[in-house]
Parts: sequence; structure tokens; C-alpha cells
Amino acid sequence: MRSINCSACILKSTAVKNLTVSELNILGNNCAEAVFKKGDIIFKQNALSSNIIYLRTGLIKLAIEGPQGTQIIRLKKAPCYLGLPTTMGDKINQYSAVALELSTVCFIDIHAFKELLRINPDFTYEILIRMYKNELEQFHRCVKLVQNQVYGRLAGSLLYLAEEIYASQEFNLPLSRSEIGDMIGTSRETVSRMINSLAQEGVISISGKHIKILNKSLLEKISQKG
Amino acid sequence: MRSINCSACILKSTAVKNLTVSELNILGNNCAEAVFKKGDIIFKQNALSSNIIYLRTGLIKLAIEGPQGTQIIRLKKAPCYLGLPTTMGDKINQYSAVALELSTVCFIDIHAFKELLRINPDFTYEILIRMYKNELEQFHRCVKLVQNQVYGRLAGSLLYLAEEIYASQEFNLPLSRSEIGDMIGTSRETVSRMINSLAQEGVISISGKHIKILNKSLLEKISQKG
DNA sequence: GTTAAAATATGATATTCATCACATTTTTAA
DNA sequence: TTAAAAATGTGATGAATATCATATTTTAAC
Repeated sequence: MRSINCSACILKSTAVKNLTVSELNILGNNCAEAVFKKGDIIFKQNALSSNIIYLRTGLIKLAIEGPQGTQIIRLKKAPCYLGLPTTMGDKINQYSAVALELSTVCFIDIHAFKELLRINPDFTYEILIRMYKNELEQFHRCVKLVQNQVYGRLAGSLLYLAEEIYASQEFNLPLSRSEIGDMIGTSRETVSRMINSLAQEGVISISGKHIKILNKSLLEKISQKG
Repeated sequence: MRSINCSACILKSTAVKNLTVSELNILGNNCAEAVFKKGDIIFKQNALSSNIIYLRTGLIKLAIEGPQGTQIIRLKKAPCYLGLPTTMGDKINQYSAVALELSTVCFIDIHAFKELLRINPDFTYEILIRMYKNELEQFHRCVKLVQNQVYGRLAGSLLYLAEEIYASQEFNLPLSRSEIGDMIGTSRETVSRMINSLAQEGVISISGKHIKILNKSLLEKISQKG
């Protein structure tokens, strides 16, 4: 594995900011960087893995093959770790990661990562806190998926993109209608219909992948009411 | 907080087994044990919390108030930690825990717990691994809930109870029809109908809360096919 | 043991949404 | 630039399941 200079990296994770110079050297000596274009598979479900994966720049989707096809379990935006759960608890990837835009990824050797966990409690604590927050977010996502109807789920996912991913009321959808369906558990036809329905109600305007939220409070109401 | 003797505890968590005698004393000096009867609330969503909660014996449900009423996000069987995600990342409980049978719980002061995380890497690593596994399990649960139809979800939850909770083909349901509905995202009427439907098909036999799985492989097929 | 309350069962009806079929538009590749 | 492939839009239909209504059974309280 090629050595890279993590000390000089200006896109360190919150956890890595706790590392000393020598610890950063351990990291840099066991780390490789790679760039992925939109659509590229970063790692694949059921493949063996021996790396922790850090998303340095970009946006990706995590997807699981379920009983009825693909389910997009979540989007992840840099900076964050992608492969923690898959590589630590289990050697086999339990899901796939696919780039939704040009993304930079660091592959960290799992033994080096474990060594850092062993020697730096602050680093470890940050990782733990991040995991806790993920678990909570996942609980809430799941509740919304199970309890809301499709119209509300769609509204919720558009709000999520606007708020969490793009921090803007206007953006280009990083997903096809079919992928949005895979994310909220419905068919591509229903996504089409409901996106156009939202546009007709004047809640959003849509043109191809370009979307603009016109009435955020109403969209929030739809997202909550179902 | 009363001091208890964690060294002598025969129901230690995998993580706690890594602690030294002096570390166990830190734990014991910052730990209180309590017993909860069936139906008792162990902690409540939106309440402030300053404890890590270890389920020593018993069975509980974790529930979130969603937009359309209560959602049971998961059952947890001793031995395990209940309060990790709620108390670490966030001071306010994001969900409630309710005893489904007589349960013993240890309340661990969060500062003592953090101190153990700081001083014992093996302890911390076990906690991390447990978190990773939880996240994966949660992903899979969520995919099944979103993709399967109610009949399959019900079959899945009955299998889960038989395999993971009771390790037996025959047991008493710890949940009412209505609670099962809250767990799989459907109405109590539909649960009633489908439980009886499974019984008519000869897949299970049911009498009140007492359930016996008669045709496990068919139940698994239903659980997978939806 | 009796009564009230809660849980469960079950039919009828309405709604949501998947699926199929096919048209149209957009993107990709040669 | 053109052809092929992929993505999207939209109507018709049917299946799954929520909801409402009401009866029955079980459990809890006094």
C-alpha cells in the first residue's frame, strides 16, 4: 500500500483530527486514495473487504439487495466513513457503495485502523459517537419509511436532499426516478406521478433532474402527515 | 449512587469481561441495579438521561413515537446495552424502553462509562463491534419492512421471536396483536386476520398468546417472498 | 364472582399503490 | 448525426390493506 501524507490533508475526519503526528504517519502508511466517477462502484455487497473506507469528497449511495430488488438504505456525503460497519463486524460487505458524483475515497487498512483505535481513546470516542448518531438517524428514517405513505416519504426524501445534502432549495437530483423509488420503497411510476403531482400543487418545480422547492413549509407538512 | 459488586456479577457483557479488577470497581461504584415488571417503563422518549443502561436479564421493547403513532423499532433480549445511542450522542432519549417480562437493569453513570472507554481499548473495541452489528441488523430489518408485504413481515417477526428470542418453535407471544402491528407497520386488525390465516394454512397453531410453529420452512418462504 | 375494560375477531367498504401497457423524451454510443 | 438504449410519463386495472363497524372473548379490577 502506497504511503500518503495524511498530516497535510485538509479534509480530515473529526476523529482523525485527534491523532498525533506519529499516529497520522501510521494512517498515511496504510492508506490509499482513489477517485471514482459518477456511477462507479466503490465496493460491492458480498465481496470480501479488508479496508475501512473514508469518503473524502463527493456523494455516494449505499444499497442492499433485498428480497424484492435493490433498496437504497442511505446517501452519504463527504466527509464520512463508509465501510465501518461492513468491515469491522463482518469481513464480507453487507451492502454496496456507488458514487453519485465525482468522489475521492481513502482506503485504510483495517489493522492500522484497529491500532489507532487501540492507542488513541479520543479518536475512538469520536468514532463511537458517530456510530451512535448513525443508529439514531437510521431508527428515524426507518420509522418514517414504515409509517408514512408514499407521498409523505417522497416529500421527506426531497427535503433531506435539500437540507442535508445540498443545503439549498434548488439542486439537481442525484438519483433517477427509479432510484428514488428504491430509496423510499415504491415503483418508478409512482415516483413520476407524485413528483409531477407535487409540481402541479406548486410545492416544487421540476424540469428533468433540476428541482426547486417552492413551498418548503407545505412540503414539510406533507412529509410529516404522510 | 450505591456501590455494587460488578466483579462477582455472573452476567457480565462481552465488553465488561475485558475489564480489570480496578476497572470493575470503577464500574461498580457508579452503577445501580433495578428490577422492572412487565409493562414498566425503563426510560422514556424525550426525557433527559445521564446513564448507560445495561439489560442484565429479561426482554424489552424499544419504541419511537412516529408521525402515525408508536413504532416498535426492535426487541432486545438480555444481555445487552439499551441506552448507548440515546445517552452518548444525545442527552435526550430518542426512544422509550418498556419491559416485556420481569427484567433486571443496571444504570451506569455515563462519566464512569466514558472513563472506561478512555482507559480500556479492548472494552471499547467490543462496544464498537456491537454497534457495527446493530447497524447492520437495523439495515436488514428496515429493508425487509420496506420491501415485504404485511404477510411476509408478520412471518418474519414470528421467525425472529422463535429463533432469536426464545430459541424454540413454541412460545408465548410477548406482544399483543396491536403491538405486533406497531412493530411491522400495520393495523391490529390485519395482524389478527393474518395470524389466523397462517393458522388456517397450517403454518402455525395459535391459541391466545401461545404460538407453535408447525411448518418452519414454509414460514421462512413466506417471510422471504413477501 | 361480577362487572368493566381491554383485547381480539371478522365482515364490508374505500383507498393506496403496484403492475401492465404503451407513448414519449432523454441520454449514450457508434 | 443517427440509431439504440435508457429513462420518464400516463392511463387502466387489480390487489393489498386501512378503516369502520360490530360482535365476541379475555383480562383486570373491585
